[in-house]
Amino acid sequence: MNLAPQPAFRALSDPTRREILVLLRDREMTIAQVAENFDMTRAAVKKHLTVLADGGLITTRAEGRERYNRLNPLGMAPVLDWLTVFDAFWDDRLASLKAAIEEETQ
Amino acid sequence: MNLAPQPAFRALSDPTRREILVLLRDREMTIAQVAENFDMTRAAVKKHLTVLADGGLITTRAEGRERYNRLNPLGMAPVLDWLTVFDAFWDDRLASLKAAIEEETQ
DNA sequence: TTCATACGATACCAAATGGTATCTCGTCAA
DNA sequence: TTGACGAGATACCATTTGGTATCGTATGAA
Repeated sequence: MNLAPQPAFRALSDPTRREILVLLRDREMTIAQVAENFDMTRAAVKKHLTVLADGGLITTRAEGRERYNRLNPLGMAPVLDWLTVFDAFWDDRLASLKAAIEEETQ
Repeated sequence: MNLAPQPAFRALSDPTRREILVLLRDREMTIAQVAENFDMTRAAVKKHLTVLADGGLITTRAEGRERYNRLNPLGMAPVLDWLTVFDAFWDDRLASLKAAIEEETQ
């Protein structure tokens, strides 16, 4: 029984949203704090945060008039799960794939 | 020096394109063969294949008047590479993430 | 040669997307 | 109580996206 991966893939498809995820990796942030890091309005950032929440990649916690956005590590599960569909395929070519990833990450 | 992950993430964001990748997992296929599996025109399928090629997820081989599309396992590397940005974060919560993924995949 | 066919290219359309502007609603502090 | 301020909601706009229709091109077979 798989969770539908579409909302998560959709959320990850925008570079601004991926940047937001990296920001939230270190600490939870309010909308205004996230918006400080981008050259766009708070409303636009809020839309991105909504898409990320729909994708299950972040959760929100209200505190007074502020809303803290926090990374949800479990949100990546459907994405990683979908990628395992190619495990068998990769097995055949695992050496070259590993090499490529190591080249990328070094 | 990372490859830009945007074209690959973009390519993965559409469910039709993800389905195409699953189809190509087993064997290379011409445009017409791919199109047989969907309720849309060959032209629409061709557009999806172009996006997948731009994302580096497939490669194309011409043979006569046919064009064979083949999965490129190395194309996933930028995606997997980007996901490793969260490795440290996941380490802290690895138990719950593992549990969630296993729940997903069982 | 002639013609069917597998593609590529282009023009076009409707809907989704990313953005701004603007208004309202709660909450906190003076 | 009265603002100031962080956030939500909505209307609106330009661009991108996913799709069709249609045309042209090149290959393979009769």
